Amino acid sequence: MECLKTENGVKITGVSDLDLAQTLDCGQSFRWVENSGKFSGVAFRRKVIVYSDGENLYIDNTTEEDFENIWKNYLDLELDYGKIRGQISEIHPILKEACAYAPGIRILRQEPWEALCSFIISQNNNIKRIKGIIERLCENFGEKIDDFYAFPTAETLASLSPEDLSPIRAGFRHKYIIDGARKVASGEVDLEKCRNIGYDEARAELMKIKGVGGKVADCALLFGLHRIEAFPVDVWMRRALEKLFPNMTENDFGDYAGIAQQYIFHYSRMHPEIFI
DNA sequence: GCCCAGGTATAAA
DNA sequence: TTTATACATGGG
Repeated sequence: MECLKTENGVKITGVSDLDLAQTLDCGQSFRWVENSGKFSGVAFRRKVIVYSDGENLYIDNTTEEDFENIWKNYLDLELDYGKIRGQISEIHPILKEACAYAPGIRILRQEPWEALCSFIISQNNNIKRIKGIIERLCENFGEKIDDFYAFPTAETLASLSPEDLSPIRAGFRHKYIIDGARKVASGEVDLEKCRNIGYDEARAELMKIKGVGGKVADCALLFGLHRIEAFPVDVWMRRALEKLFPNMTENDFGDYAGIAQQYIFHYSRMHPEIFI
């Protein structure tokens, strides 16, 4: 992998196992917008445009320094997904199919609070509306930077009340967002600590927040803290597992369970007929 | 109108 | 411990 400077940003050579649509538009992040093959999005208080020519990866509106410090990590470019896919494929023949179906999925390393807050909003909700709510959340309460808005900090939201969030139209989730913001801002819930401690302990830490159950905690840990042993299971996923892997438990998916889960999720979503 | 959406809190059995 | 229902909102 090599990073070269271009007119607008950087060009990255030697990137494999990355498909931008599969990664940026698969329900793990909600701030990317596709426009004729190019994805624009905001993360870490920066707005960039990401695209590929099939050979190289391009990131516009950025610098070599930011690539090294932020985007290389955000896109998880230093993890060998080809190797991991090989391992996951060995576990079960259907996992091999699932890996082959969307081999370009990567687990983004998003900011912990953004991931947690986003998945609080995601509960009993659909992706289109989740994106709208998050957009309004950023426009109303995020810091304005140039022509875009950063994701609002926990500290900012902690000073608000649930009623103050009415412009974002997230309904009953307002009180959950505020409770999460207050507990994160005060340190009562320590997100950074959740990177290192035992998985069950980290899960319990997040579940101190009202509106955070096992599923939201798993998603926050997987997408915000890169705990790739996380295995988020929703109703759809439960059905997929029962149908596709009747004799397996979540523990049988190995150290890269979270990555395996994403392959299964994408595969089962795109092929609903496999449940019939 | 009715149903559902990458769930969770709450009450009741 | 397990099961049922409400929850806000908006698209299909």
